[in-house]
Amino acid sequence: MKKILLVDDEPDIVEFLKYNLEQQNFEVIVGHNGEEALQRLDEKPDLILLDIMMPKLDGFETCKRIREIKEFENVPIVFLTAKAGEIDEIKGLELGASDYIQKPISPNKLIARVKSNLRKAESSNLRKSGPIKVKYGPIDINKEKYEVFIDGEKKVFPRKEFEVLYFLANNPGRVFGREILLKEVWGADVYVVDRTVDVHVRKIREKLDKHADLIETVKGVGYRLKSVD
Amino acid sequence: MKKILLVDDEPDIVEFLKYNLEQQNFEVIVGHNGEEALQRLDEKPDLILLDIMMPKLDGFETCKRIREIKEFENVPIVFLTAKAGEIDEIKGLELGASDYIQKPISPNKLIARVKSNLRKAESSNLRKSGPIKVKYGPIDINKEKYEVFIDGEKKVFPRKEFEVLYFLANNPGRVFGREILLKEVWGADVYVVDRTVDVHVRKIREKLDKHADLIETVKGVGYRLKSVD
DNA sequence: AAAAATTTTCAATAATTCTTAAGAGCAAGG
DNA sequence: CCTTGCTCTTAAGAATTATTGAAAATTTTT
Repeated sequence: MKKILLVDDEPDIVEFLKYNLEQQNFEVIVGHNGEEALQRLDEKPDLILLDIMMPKLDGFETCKRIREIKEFENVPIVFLTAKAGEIDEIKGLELGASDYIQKPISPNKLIARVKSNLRKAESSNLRKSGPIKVKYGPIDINKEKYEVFIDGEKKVFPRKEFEVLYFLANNPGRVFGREILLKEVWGADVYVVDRTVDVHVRKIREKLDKHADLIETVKGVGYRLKSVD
Repeated sequence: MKKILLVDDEPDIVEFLKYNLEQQNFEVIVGHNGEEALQRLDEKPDLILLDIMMPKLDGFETCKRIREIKEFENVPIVFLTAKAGEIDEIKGLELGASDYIQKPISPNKLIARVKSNLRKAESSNLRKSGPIKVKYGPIDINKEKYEVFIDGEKKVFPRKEFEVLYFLANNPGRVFGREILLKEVWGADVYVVDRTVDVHVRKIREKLDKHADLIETVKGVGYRLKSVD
């Protein structure tokens, strides 16, 4: 369930938006001005809806401050604008806004925008960089095409298996504990049992076929891609 | 890993920027003036950070010369400016600058700008209005006439279906997430549910008939046009 | 203004992938 | 030769993701 930080000083609007978001199963936390918004940040919202005209700290300034925090660099910030002129201002000032919705806000539009921005953020988080092509011994990986060749033969690797192999191939010879692999491949906020890694490694080994021993087990420590031949 | 050409004559600044970029896993090559910058081009940087005030060849002139080289006409060039006045000059001179960062430079801003410009460049490389005729296996596409032939037989493709297929055919083998397809085909400011893509893919598959499997599903990732064997 | 075509959404179902848990296997140490 | 501590293997069922059919909404054409 995604968490949304809603920041606006008008109680009616807050109520209205909150209700509609909750209908869609979003968790909503509220701030009534910029300062409160910054405080609510430690609840780690996945998206921020930010009004512009607010007492204490206006939307522009709040947005800028949020963007300065490393953790929130990529959290989508969607502005709620009352006047058309504000839109130009958003575009002009490069303060890292992701989108803006013009008031009056219809529930449909709100939900569509929120979901779209969440998806966008998610897909850009996935695309965490790395080389497009990796070659390691008999293994050829093409991340762009999501393809793996073993001895020139194409094999199907489902997502997790692909990513584990891709990660290992990018750091050959180095040992990674299960915890580390989970964090790197699954993400820091995913909680699965560490033995899950074993299962994926097994499946990868199956596909590596006669090269199964390329993935070495280091007892008590983790896995690694065998050092070069 | 992306390569960045950093051009500035002040050693302290170079050191500072280089360190911060390398922290983010960028490969950094350095030039201390315009002439050196031009020499370093054969290492094919993905982005260029260019100071304006430099001995031998200033930033403006360097930028102009870089843009004259066909290979580098789309590589992002980001100016590092000391004085506000220079910003107007950048805008005025139309020398193909992509962006500018005003000194003093904070690491966060630096990284944010660099990444954003790299992303922009990447997506515009995709978009580059493709060829008029595309042939892929049994599929023949003529963009000018908006016609599609499957096994030489003409089929009617409504606009969205046409554009999805056209986009995929221009990047065969490569996997595209729904979000990317939406952005590339629908446009960044269109808000439709991501499952809409599925429906269009289905219709395209229907028309591909016995070649339906040319569009492959990569679960959890997206769609791709099957690689040719 | 009606009809047709296209695009989008929704919900049910299908397919695949991921995770868990439990027992087997295996090497090292006592 | 048994115990201990880890890894490997399996297979079931959870969870996620894709496909499908149908209908609503939108746009275009007649």
